[in-house]
This record gives sequence, structure tokens and C-alpha cells, in this order.
Amino acid sequence: MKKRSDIRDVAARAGVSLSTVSRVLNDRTENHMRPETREKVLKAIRDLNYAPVKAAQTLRRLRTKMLGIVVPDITNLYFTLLARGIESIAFEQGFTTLICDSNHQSERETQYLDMLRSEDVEGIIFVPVGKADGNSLDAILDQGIRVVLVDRRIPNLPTVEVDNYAASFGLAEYVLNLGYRKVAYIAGPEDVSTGEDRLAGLSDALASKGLTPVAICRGDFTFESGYSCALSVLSETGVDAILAANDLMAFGALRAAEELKKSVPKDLGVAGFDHVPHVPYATFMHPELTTVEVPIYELGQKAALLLIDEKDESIKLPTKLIRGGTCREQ
Amino acid sequence: MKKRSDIRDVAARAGVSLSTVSRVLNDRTENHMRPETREKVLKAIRDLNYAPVKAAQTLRRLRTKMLGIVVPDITNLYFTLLARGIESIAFEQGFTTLICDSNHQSERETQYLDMLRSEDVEGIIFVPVGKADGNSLDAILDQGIRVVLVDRRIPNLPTVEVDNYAASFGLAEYVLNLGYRKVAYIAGPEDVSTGEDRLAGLSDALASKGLTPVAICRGDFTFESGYSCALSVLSETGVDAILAANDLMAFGALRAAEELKKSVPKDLGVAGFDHVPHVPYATFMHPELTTVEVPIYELGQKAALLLIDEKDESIKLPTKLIRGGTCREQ
DNA sequence: GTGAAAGCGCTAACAC
DNA sequence: GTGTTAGCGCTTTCAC
Repeated sequence: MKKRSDIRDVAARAGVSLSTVSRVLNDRTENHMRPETREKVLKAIRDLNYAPVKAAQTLRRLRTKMLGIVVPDITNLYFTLLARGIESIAFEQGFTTLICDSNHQSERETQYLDMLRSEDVEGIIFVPVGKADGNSLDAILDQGIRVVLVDRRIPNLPTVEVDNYAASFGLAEYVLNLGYRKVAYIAGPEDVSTGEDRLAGLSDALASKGLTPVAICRGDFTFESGYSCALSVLSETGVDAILAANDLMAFGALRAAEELKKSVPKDLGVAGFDHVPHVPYATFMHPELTTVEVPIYELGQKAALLLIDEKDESIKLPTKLIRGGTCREQ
Repeated sequence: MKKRSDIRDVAARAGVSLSTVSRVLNDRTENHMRPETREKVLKAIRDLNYAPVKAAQTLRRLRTKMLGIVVPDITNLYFTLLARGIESIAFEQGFTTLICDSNHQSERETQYLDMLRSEDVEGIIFVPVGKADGNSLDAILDQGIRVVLVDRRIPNLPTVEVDNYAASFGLAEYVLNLGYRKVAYIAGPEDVSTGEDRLAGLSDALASKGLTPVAICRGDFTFESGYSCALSVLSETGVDAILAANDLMAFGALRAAEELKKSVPKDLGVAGFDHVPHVPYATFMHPELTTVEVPIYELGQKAALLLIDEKDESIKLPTKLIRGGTCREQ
């Protein structure tokens, strides 16, 4: 930001006034402009390699054209794809996105929310770590910044998600129909709605067959937590299937099963939830994980659209059951 | 951005002047301020839920405190970790980062570079897709925006990288010492310095034993390209080792080997380059991939530091050879 | 069709 | 110690 030419340099060089330059810049052709004037200005802009100072435009218009994204873990492909979905819409609408990775820490999350507020983003797409910081959120809402949640619910805020309850119910039903009966569940943290919905769906599916989960272990959606949950669950007698609240934990469970020499799907059925597609490493998995596909990229697009179009509604997108090979007839 | 209180509202409510509020905001305590005054202001700020308008500060200071990041693929954990490294430094120094994912398209890359310029970022950390767009880059440099490359070189621009040549040489030597002789190489695109350095290191290591590569196939650092390169290379007779310019392509090669029922490391040695650590899925790989660890997070940190401290130097960080199980004594 | 001038919210001299 | 004031670069009425 130095030795930089400003709008008056351009005006001077083109021999016109500031307003004329501004009009060219903003395509304000309501009062038709003489083409040659326009050309002169354009030439001056090119000659001077002029670019408007965004801050000045923003200050004047009181619009930043920026969107914030807050996710718990950007190294998780699931959230990367979400960000890409959001960005695909934002970019074509002239919005810039600020991606914030709270790294599963709510303190960090609060810092980022405050930061986004002071950056005056026009909207925030938010995937809270757990129970979000009410104060920061209120301050944001107070200021008139719109917030859309993705894949998580908070009372009174619009959400873009899938029907986790129904999908989990369906998955559990599928697994039960394959003959598995002693089902353990690796759940998400209690303060994450998504996880609770999935747990409820599973429980109700089991209940409909007169069953209850053999064990419920609380994980935190990480590979490691899935692994250690599975280790402890597998020491309980008679578990014949482990379902997890997301794929990452299911992978952890598979790892544990492998170490304990449990054969999947014969000794043990395993299923996840999410199905992040196109993970190259995952193609090494034989068999492929049984899971539910969540259209995360599209969830991101919908969320961005809601923000940009200033709509205040919640949306649910459909899921798809992936009949992988980690659950099979016994 | 509505019904928002500004600095004069705060001043009025606290019964002080604008400058006093500004001083509190900016911790300008050079002329000691009466603590009670400070308190009054702080209270007013809290009461009004006041937050300064960033655009106004930026305009006044002519500093955006923003950094841009441009990477070819944000779904690649390698670049995600790079971004995290950058962010870790940026955040603690009060900088905001704009992450741009060019998605391997140079057109997109150019758009993002232009966007970052018009956002007036103070510096850009850049991993070009291939040969970067000279025009956009020149415009950026012209404007006094500093650019640091990571893991890639462009003449006259500072770079933070590892010694790819030496590391690749060392890896190849290691593989040759294990007894492999008929080495094929899955290279990167010709216009990426990193890949060329690695290729040169490998070639020279082979040459030092009087050997040449049995085949060289050009990939583009994706899993798919590694897979198809390996398929074609393995149809050549007598290949006993495939090295790839990055891990992702090596994974693709492993996949191909598996399909062709080649036993690794017995029939075929495989090695990669990068070693993105902590990929959960990768723990399913038995054996672990032989590769070179590149400290990408630290590269990011160094790059951010160079930008923020306005230093104009290039830096090389050390690598580490990972003796995985995909290459072994024959 | 084009120009002049006010002011977006804030910071930093400079007064007092 | 605290207040007054002049812009930062731009957009946008309102004149002409």
C-alpha cells in the first residue's frame, strides 16, 4: 500500500473529475457517458495500474462483501469440502470468505467470532465446536450480522443440515436387517446436536426391534477417540456391531478391530456416518465403509445462498445410504 | 452493519471526547490516562456493544493487517497444514488471513491474485499451480505487496522450502542401497520447481551408481495421476521400484501395484515424498510408506514471519528420511 | 454528460 | 490528561 495512485491521479491524468472516474469504476451509466470520456478514464487507469482502495469503498458503502466461515477442524476433509461449497457461491457473487479454524477449542472459536465481527463480515457460516459462546454470538446478532449454522443446531438460528435422525434410523435398520443384534455406539459429544440426533435415530431403530445399545461411548469425532472407544467397547462381551457418529471414528474402530484380530464384517460389523467422498487413502480400505453420505459441499452452497440472499430459513438436504462391505449378512 | 454505535456514541455516553475513546481503543498510554476515565470509556464500550469499524481504521492507517494465502488444493492435507502454520503466526500478530484455493487451475489462481490485490493484503504466501501469471504477479509486486513462495521457486522471489534436490538424492541412495536397481519415477509437472529438483536429485543419485531411470512418467501430484502412471510404468518389464514426487502419487502407485498383484516391497519398492503426518487413514497402510518428511507447518510459519517482519530472504528447512516398509532388502 | 462537495468512522497531530 | 480538527480514498447527491 505505497506509491499507489489514487482516484484523483486517474482523474488528473484523464483530464476529468473524480466523479467521472468513480462512475466508470462502478459502471454507473444511468446518465449516458460519452464513450471517449470513458475510454480516456480507462486508459488512465491502465497506465497508472490503478486499483481502488477497498477500505475506502467499504467505508463509504458500509458493505464489506465478506463472509466468515468458522469450522472446528479445517484438516478434516469434511469441513474443507464445506468451505469449498461456500466459496463456490461466494466467489461468483463477489464475496470474499474468511475461513477460521477453531481447532476444536471453544476459546479459539470465540476469538474468531469476535474477529469476524470486527472485520464486519456480512454473514457467518458457523459450525460450533460444542455449545457456542452465547455472548460473542449475541454481539454478532445484535450488530445485524446474519449467522447460518451448518450441520449443527442452536435454538433460533437457521440451520442447513441433513435429517440426521432419519438417516441414522435408516442405517441402524439396515444393519439390524443384516442380522447384527449386539450393537455398540460411538457417539459424538453431548453438546453437538448432530451427534445427538444420530444417537436418537439409532436408539429408536433398536427400540423398534425391542433392543437397546450394548454400549454407548462418547467420542469427539476424531480418529483417536473412535479408536479408544472401540478398544474399550470391544472388551465388553458379545458386541457384534459398532456404529459411529462419523466416519473418522468408524475408521478408528476399524483400526482397533484390526489390532484385536476381529474380522470385519464377520466377527464385527462397522458403520460410520458422513462419507466424505474421494479420500484417496480411503480407497485402500477393503472393504469400503458402510455409512451415510452427507452432501456437505451442497450444504455449504445452500448456506452461502441463504446468507447472500438474506433469507432466514432452515433447510434439510437428503442423504444416501452407502452399503459398504463393513457390514454384511452373518 | 446497522444500528451500530460508533465512536462518538461511546464518547458521548462516557462523557469524554473522541480521542479519548480512540486512545483507550489503541492502548495509547504514552500520556498517562486517568484510570477512572479509562474505566468510564470501557464501560460505555461494553454497554453499547461497540466494535470499531475495521474499514475506517484501515483507511486511516493505510494498513489492512491482512495476509493472503494461495494454494493449489486446500483439500490436500499438505496445504491445509501449511495454512495452519501461517495462521498460527498471523493470528498472534493480529493479522487476518485470506485463504484462496486455486484448485489446480491457473485461471482461478490469477483471479485470486487480483482479488488479493484489490483487498490490499499486505503480503501473500504463494504456492503457484505451475508457471504463475506474470502480469498479476507484477501488478502485485508493483503495488508494493510482498510475496513469499513456499515449496516452489520463481526467479527473484524469496522462497521458503526444503532442499528437495538433496533430500531426493538421499532417498534414492537409500533405495539403491536396499538393492533396487530398475527404478521408475513418477515426476511432477515440468513447470513446478519442487518436482524438478526432486527429479534431478533422483537422476543424479542413480547416475552416481551408473544407472538411469527405467521410466519417467509425468504426473500432476494427484492420487489419480500416480495411479495411472504406475499402471503404465508397471507394464514395462523389469521395474523393481517406483519413486514418486509426492506421497499422494505414491499412494496411487501402491493402489496400482495392489491391483496388479505386485507384492510390496518384495516385487516392488515404492517411495513417496512429503510425508504428511497424522493422516488417520494412512494408519491403515501396512507397511508405512517410505518417504521424506517435509516440515510443511514450519515452512508456513517461517513464510508468515518473513512477510510480517518484512524480510526479503529465502530459507531452507531440513527434511527427514522416513524408512517405511514399502522399500526393503530384497 | 460532467463537476463540486459532503461525509462514511476513525486516528494522530496539535492545542490547551 | 484530554479535546479539537484535519484528513485517509472513495461514492453520491445535487448543481449546472
